[in-house]
Amino acid sequence: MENLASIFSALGDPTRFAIIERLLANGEQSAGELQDVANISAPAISRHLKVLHEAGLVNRKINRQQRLYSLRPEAFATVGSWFISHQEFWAKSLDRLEAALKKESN
Amino acid sequence: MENLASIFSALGDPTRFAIIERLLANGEQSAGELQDVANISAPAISRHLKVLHEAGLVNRKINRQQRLYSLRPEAFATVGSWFISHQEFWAKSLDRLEAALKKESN
DNA sequence: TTCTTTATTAGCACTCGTGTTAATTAATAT
DNA sequence: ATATTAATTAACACGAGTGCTAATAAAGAA
Repeated sequence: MENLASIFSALGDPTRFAIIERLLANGEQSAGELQDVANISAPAISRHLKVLHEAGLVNRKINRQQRLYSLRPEAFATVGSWFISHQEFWAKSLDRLEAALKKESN
Repeated sequence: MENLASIFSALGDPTRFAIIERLLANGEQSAGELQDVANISAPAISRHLKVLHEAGLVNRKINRQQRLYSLRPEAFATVGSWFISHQEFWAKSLDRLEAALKKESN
């Protein structure tokens, strides 16, 4: 479980996390479509996508002049299984968290 | 779900991730005990602990001259529930991951 | 008070990450 | 060939992050 830190590092930037959430919500998107997750230039987005790709979090596909990016479930499974493997440690507090969220939504 | 990125950012540094794993494995530890997770000075560890504390990942307790650090389950629950809320997306690949890990351990 | 132990803060150096614009590559169309 | 569209790479500026040593603070013991 060595590359977990690099996955976390990739997810730790707000712009990149916004890209991930966009891909989770809308599925495959081109670099151009992803640009508006932040008020940022195309080259900046391109490099964020490179970081995500190198961390194994996204796939890249070519379609005409576009580069289409999509999430790579395997990377999420790696992190997800790490959390689940320590679930007994935090599960109890999850109950309290859910109760708090429920209360908040009233 | 705003502070997820800052939690990921805190976990994204190798030294800090090592601290987290140490606390997961051994429970509460003093700043001094945690120093040997890396070949690093005491002030450096102290600042990493500050980052983890500000991200809400660890608790701080005073015992004699020592500062004792322990994990804060609520923070893990926050991230854990995020992953679980997207589990249907990556769960299938988790099966493949487990199969691969099982094969690897033979 | 003074000394010891433990940890943190201050100050500085240096690297890394992120942003920009300009230039380049890639794919396609005219 | 030339132009258009989409994306990336190059080159640079700059702030943030991390490491060190020295100084300071906090807690307790002599």
